[in-house]
Amino acid sequence: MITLSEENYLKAILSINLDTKQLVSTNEIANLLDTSAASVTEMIKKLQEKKLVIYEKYRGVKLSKSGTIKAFEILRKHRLWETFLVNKLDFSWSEVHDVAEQLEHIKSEKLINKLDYFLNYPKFDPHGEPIPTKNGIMPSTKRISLSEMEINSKGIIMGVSLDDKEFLDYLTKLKISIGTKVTAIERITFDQSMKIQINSTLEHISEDVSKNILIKITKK
Amino acid sequence: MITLSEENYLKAILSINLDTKQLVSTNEIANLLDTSAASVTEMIKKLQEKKLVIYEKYRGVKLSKSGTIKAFEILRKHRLWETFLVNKLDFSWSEVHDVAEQLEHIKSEKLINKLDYFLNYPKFDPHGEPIPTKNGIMPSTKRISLSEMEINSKGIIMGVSLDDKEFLDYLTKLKISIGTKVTAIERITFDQSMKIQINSTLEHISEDVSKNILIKITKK
DNA sequence: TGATTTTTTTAGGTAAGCCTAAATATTTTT
DNA sequence: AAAAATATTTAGGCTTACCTAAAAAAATCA
Repeated sequence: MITLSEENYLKAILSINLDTKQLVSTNEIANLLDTSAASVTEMIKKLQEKKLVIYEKYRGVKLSKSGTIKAFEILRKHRLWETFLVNKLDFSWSEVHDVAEQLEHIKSEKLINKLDYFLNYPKFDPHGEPIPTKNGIMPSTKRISLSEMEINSKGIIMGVSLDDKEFLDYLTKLKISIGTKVTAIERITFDQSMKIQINSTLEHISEDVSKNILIKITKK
Repeated sequence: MITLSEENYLKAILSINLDTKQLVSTNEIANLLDTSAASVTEMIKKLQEKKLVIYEKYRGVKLSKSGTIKAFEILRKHRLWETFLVNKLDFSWSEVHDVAEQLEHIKSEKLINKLDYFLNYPKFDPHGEPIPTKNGIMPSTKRISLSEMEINSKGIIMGVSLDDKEFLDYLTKLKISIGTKVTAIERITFDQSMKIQINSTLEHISEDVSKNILIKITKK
């Protein structure tokens, strides 16, 4: 049996690894989980005994085969629950994270598969992140950020790359959500801010914002 | 903050109390939670310090005002989640208990209220048990068991009073579920078994079964 | 009522997951 | 390459929630 804490460590290692592809350091995990480095060392040893990670003292840690499977399972659950909260219960993007963080630890394979079916096998969560399949396969996407759009091209909002409440609330205010169509109207070279068209209204957004919105180009 | 274990104790005390209306004994709790009497004593002391229960050494324990509120909250969550699992995810009666047992500990008031709305404010769970409202009020019902029906009277299945997998599976086989209409055809005085009509088919059920099916009379 | 049985509490221990402080290894700087 | 800085591990403690065995209280029986 795998404990709640162990699951959180596996998830942390996966999420750092997805970015860096390197061995994950003790401190990185400690920072992410807001715990002490000593606790991390201790837990990693336990995970090593359970063959969930491969660990070299002072060098770092990575997920084993079985650890990777487990971690993707948790990520799958997290993203499916987020989808449920937003699509079915009408939560906003910025509210779902803490709740999904709890729901992802519910143990029932049947539950998560039935939830998947109920949600109609979604491929992406409300933040636009891909949802791993039952077999642990992560759908890949070639998404670009809105800041990279060419002027006059059209796209569809696929997600965000920043998980910040203020940011997400701002997007809600701009009526930007998954599936929204967007057209790049003008780029101000001075500060790289952009004029974009959302539905029929014109908005002006800073580069800080456009950089963190992910889109799929639909027309060049 | 209240821990998962503490919640389970409160729930146990409530469920024993609902039946007996008396002080709850250490052993009763220990049996229900499948733990030692010593552990129960220890935990009860902790709950007493938190003012969640009223406890007299060697005499027994009961819920305080705030403990009762808390316990009803957990019961509400449990029954709403069960309803979700059966009505939305298509779980069968006999499968939901363990999963709901986990889900009931998810901490988010917003979540449970939105779930309540999503389920259209159900008054009863799939077992026919009343779901406490947001304000901790428990809707009461005057339900009788099928075994008490008069011959030729009609009723509607409202729930069951036994949470046993074999029993529930048997009911599924008989096509007996919440809302099913039933007519009492004949009672065999020798063993108190009954002939009943479900939809248009005739079934013969033992007293063990009829005793544990709850109905509401619709026609005398 | 007094003895026996049952229930409850107390005492002392364990494992998980956290902590701080100290020791050791590694990396960076000069 | 040695010194300084940083990262990691070890050592020793703490809390929660469990356990068993023993002691104490309450209930039951004769």
